[in-house]
Amino acid sequence: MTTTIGLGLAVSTVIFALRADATGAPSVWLPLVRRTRDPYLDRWALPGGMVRVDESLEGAARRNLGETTRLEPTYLEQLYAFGDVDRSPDQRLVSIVYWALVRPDEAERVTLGENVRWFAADELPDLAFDHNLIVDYALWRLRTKMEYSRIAHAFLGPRFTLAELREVYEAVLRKPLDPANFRRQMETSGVIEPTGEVVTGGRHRPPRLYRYTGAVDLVDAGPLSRRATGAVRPDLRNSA
Amino acid sequence: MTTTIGLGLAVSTVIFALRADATGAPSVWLPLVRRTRDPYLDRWALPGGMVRVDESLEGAARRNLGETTRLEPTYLEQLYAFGDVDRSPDQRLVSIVYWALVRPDEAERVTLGENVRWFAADELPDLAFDHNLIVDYALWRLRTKMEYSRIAHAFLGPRFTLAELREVYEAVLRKPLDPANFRRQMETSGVIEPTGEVVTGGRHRPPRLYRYTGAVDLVDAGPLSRRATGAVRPDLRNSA
DNA sequence: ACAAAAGTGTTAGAAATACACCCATGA
DNA sequence: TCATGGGTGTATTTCTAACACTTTTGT
Repeated sequence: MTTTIGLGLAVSTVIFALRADATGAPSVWLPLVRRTRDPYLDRWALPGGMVRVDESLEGAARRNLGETTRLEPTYLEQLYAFGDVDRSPDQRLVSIVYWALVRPDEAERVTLGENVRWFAADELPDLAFDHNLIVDYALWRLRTKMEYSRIAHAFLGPRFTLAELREVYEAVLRKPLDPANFRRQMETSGVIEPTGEVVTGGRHRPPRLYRYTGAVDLVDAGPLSRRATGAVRPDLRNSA
Repeated sequence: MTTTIGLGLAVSTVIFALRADATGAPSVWLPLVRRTRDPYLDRWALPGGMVRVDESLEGAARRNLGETTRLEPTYLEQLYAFGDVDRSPDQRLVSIVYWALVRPDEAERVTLGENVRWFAADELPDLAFDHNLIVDYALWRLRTKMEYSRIAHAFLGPRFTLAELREVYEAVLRKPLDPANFRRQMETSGVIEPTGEVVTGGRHRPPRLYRYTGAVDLVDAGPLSRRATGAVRPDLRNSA
């Protein structure tokens, strides 16, 4: 009755990780996969695939992520549904796009090869479909959300120095931040607390290690976090 | 090949308008439609319908809006894609949900009757599917976005007094705002300008009429806003 | 004149910003 | 000792909230 024939429903994911660029400074990178069939044969594209009837949208995103890149992101959130009639030359294709953040150590798990490669987010080639547009939008979301939420910690492990946390912000926002003011903003926000440990070995005063408190004050948690399924919203997943 | 059988793709829209509540004060209302078939026969639900193969997602939302309520909203933005496996007891149903704002005079165009009715946003009955959750999320988005964007103008006509604009904010945010400070915030933001006209007839000093300057786009068209024009996104305009 | 809402002025406190300067370590 | 980044102190500016006060109309 409501069966939709000729209309494909897919998911794709924009995966962000911080890696060193040519100058050695950390910047935003993402893995892309080379298409092995038409349309856009041999063009680079976002990892993704069709949604199966028995899996949720986020589930489909996670499955495709694992199958193509072996990644299990610490942060995964829906970005937007793209459904223009002409966005695929082949058939009508609606894509639910997610965006993900992974830690550097996770990023190393990506199976590199002829068909999977990392690209600097601001030096992308011409991608398949409308994927350049999608990445631009995801980058805008990443940078916007970095300013008012605490997603930065999705790029880090459970313990980190304030310098490491600040470098995440600086890499994503592409501007230097005052270490003194950054420290105070983080301390007064109450989202981090010192573990009591310090890191020795540097040729300078040993920095303290911090952890996230989980005292969630996420302004944008929204009703989705209280979903009946018990599924925690990606935003909150790391807060425990 | 990629044909999806048994997976329905629908659009629904949460339509917000300001109407007087029991006390006469303006508050947020939305129109719902009564379902005329299973599942959820006779339950109230968001207006919506299936996406046709030859129409965009937003186009499908606008078409369904017109067919069920005769509304042509001034503001329409994608909210979220809901796709849990069990959200419809019938078949697998993925819904792309939009949210819309309409002016009071537009709201009057809604064809009321046995199967279409306005409800106060905070006094909803048990709705069909997961529509209570969806409305909660849309309300959260409305209130959040009211604080940092200029969507309030979508509830008003081309000319308005500062008191009218303030009442929109107060109705949505459900808290009183200082008229003096509100005036200054609006004036310094540069998004409104006086028309030179005043409104006479009140038993008090005639208020000036203002218009929106157009310095910032009303609709957040998502990634599409910079596709053709290369325009800066509204939210980023003040950060440079 | 009075009530009511429009509109202006002023001040206190909070928050962001800039930057001087001390601290603790490795070499 | 010096270089290096970690960390603290503090003055300046900017933003926000609170509220006293003046203006202009209708009755």
